[in-house]
Amino acid sequence: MPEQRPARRTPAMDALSQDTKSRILDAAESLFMEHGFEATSLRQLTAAASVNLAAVNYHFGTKEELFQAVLTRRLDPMNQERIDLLERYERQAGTRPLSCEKILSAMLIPALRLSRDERRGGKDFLRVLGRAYADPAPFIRNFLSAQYAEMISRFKDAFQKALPHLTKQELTWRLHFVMGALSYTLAGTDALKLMAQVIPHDRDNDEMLLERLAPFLAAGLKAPLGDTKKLELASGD
Amino acid sequence: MPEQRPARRTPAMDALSQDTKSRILDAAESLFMEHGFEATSLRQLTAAASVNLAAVNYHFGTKEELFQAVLTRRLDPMNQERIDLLERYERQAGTRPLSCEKILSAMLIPALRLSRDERRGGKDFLRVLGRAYADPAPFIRNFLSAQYAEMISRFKDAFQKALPHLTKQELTWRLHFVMGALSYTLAGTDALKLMAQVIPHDRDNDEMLLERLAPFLAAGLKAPLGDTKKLELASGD
DNA sequence: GCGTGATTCAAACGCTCGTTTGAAACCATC
DNA sequence: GATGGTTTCAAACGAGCGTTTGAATCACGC
Repeated sequence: MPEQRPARRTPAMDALSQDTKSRILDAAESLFMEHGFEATSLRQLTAAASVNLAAVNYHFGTKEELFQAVLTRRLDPMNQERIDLLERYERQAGTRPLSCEKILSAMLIPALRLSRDERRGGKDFLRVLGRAYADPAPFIRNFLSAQYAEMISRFKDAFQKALPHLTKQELTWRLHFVMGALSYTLAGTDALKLMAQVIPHDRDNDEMLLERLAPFLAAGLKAPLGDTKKLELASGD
Repeated sequence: MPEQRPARRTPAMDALSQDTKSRILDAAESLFMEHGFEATSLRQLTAAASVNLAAVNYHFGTKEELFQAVLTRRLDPMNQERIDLLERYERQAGTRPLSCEKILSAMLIPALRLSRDERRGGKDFLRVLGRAYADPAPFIRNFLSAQYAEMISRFKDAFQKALPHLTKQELTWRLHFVMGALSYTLAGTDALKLMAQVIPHDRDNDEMLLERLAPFLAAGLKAPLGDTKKLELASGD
């Protein structure tokens, strides 16, 4: 592992050839997106990045640490952006509580900006992230929990103010559903091919997707309590 | 591979020791739930099932076919149950369109029944299923698409009748979000540990979970069109 | 109780995996 | 142009993988 990272200039710092570490991160982002973490081997990854096989272990330690680095590179700035945006909205609102839609915007807009930005990996990263949500590997679960802790806590508070009639527990359930719809949407896998026939998958749709997600989630969050009778489980009529 | 499956009785057909095929399926269901498909090796799987290593290839062909068998065993009956329930509701309603809540019930109740039934694998299977939704492996994606095709088409028609003001495209988006929240909820991973602190994970909560999911999703599906202004993407105020 | 096909078993096959190694190449500094 | 730390490289390591093999075992019809 490198003892330190001297800020010396590489022979070509331009777009043609970034440094080894970035090339590895870019290739990893793309391949983890396409095949998932387990199914991506370091051999195909280093080949795609045009670096030596040993470079991953040298620069990142292990394959798991590489995965965490792939996530951190984009996730930390995005979550910071979310918090900043939320605080800006709160300042603008003064003493009045924010609407659900506004809070959701603070969650979605940074994700949407990221997905538009080719230079920051665009959709690829968000797909990796969406997949990571469903991964059972403990090192992923623990890492995500830690990375999201601050943002989640801020947004939970904001939603609680916007929806004071919901108990803490009820709000937790609903945020759970929100995260589900969001991660599935970001992952863009659509196991059931619901979208494929009706809606082609391109950049414009990715934006419309998040714009349609916000009203859907807002309506769910604001749903009145107990407006549905209990599900009838008896098999008889 | 076995040429045929003679219905001869095994030395012990009782609960103590089912036949080899079932023991493999049960162990696979449990281990795929815990570690995922890729991360589960046939050696730990066959050890957990107390069968010979070669038994999986003998009875199922390959590891992938085993995974499909794990899914089919529970999924086919559950989806048939969903369709039957929907048709019963439709008969009861006569000419009037069904409510969103009713249609959602037809989707959720069979899943809930399965999750309560220890003899049918209970929650374990639903977690495997939820994970499968997010898996990028083509053989899983294609398999799920095929398995769900009929059910999805029926329910899409039903929702379209319940929500005639939604365009086909808009409905597709919203069903996409519904599937997202549902799969994340079934998978029960909760990458962000939202639930852990507030709500212990036990059987009663699994049932409450689906009961809370229905009103949330119904509200989202019924959300009015275009009630939200476009997300403001400009970084400036 | 023998023959037959289904099933189990221990062992091995060939391959790929993540990681390590130690030497070579590189590059700023003296 | 020698020094010393950083990075790259080809090669190998040991382990584990999914799968195959061929013989042993079993259950049953004859």
